[in-house]
Amino acid sequence: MPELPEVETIRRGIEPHLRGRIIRGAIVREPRLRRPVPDSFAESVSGKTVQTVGRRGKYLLFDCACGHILIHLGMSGTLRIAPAKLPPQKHDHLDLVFRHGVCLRYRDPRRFGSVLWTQAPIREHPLLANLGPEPLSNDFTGKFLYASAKKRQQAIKIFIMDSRNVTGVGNIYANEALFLAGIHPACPAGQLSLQHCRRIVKAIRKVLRTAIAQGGSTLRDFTDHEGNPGYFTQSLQVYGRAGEACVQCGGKIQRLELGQRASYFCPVCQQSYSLRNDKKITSP
DNA sequence: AAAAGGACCTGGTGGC
DNA sequence: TGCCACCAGGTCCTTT
Repeated sequence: MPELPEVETIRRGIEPHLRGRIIRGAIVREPRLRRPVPDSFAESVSGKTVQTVGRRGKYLLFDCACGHILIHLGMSGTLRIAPAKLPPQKHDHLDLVFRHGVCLRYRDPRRFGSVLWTQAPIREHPLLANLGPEPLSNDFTGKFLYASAKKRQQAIKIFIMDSRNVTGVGNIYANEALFLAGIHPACPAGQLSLQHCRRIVKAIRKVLRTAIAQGGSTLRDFTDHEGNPGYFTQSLQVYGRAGEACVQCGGKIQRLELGQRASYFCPVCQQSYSLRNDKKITSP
């Protein structure tokens, strides 16, 4: 499940292969992704030079000077650098074919991703315009989180997973960050103190940085551009560990459903909010 | 305005 | 063994 660290891992992997390279064309085998790949896609990108491969949240942005290719990997998407002649496999929905004989191959069994071309100023693109700050940028501070969470009743975990508040934090890292911060995932966002918010921001940044350093997390199908899994999976402290022992206190990790997503937490280490006491907030 | 819920999709898994 | 229901996940859209 590509979240920010997985997307960044892929970005770092593919950029050296593609920077300055000219796109010969594109082969669209299956246009029915989350949003359809437009008929004009191949024509739009052919002849363009990839200047840089950037990232905004979980979107990859191929800057081609006169426009951008925008790729989202959804939940099961991967990108590989492959010889253009290598026969495609099932779910290899799209190839960007380069003049130097390699292709960038997009595979996405669940077809939740997107591949688009846009000539609009990239920040104004409808999919990017409303994204919150990058969690690893200086814009994402405890103060910022505190201000935006004010008066919000929404559970903090749902709040930080909403890309309008901060971009790139998915289910795995939201769980891990809140554990690290010692904050209960169901705590209403508006009830957190500035200090709580500072802890959460710090934790999000630490979790993401560590995960990037380990090449992301592989639960089922994530691999980098060469097909290698990520190793952060081994560092997961709560995600997917319901019933197992907390690494800090030995207590039992619990599972809770929030916003139709599985949440995992240690009821001892994450006491900022107690479902029984309703609104108990302990100071940090 | 904010929150909740549905839709999209397929592979893997667990139950019978 | 086969069949089936169900779950996982990120985003966007609609409804409340």
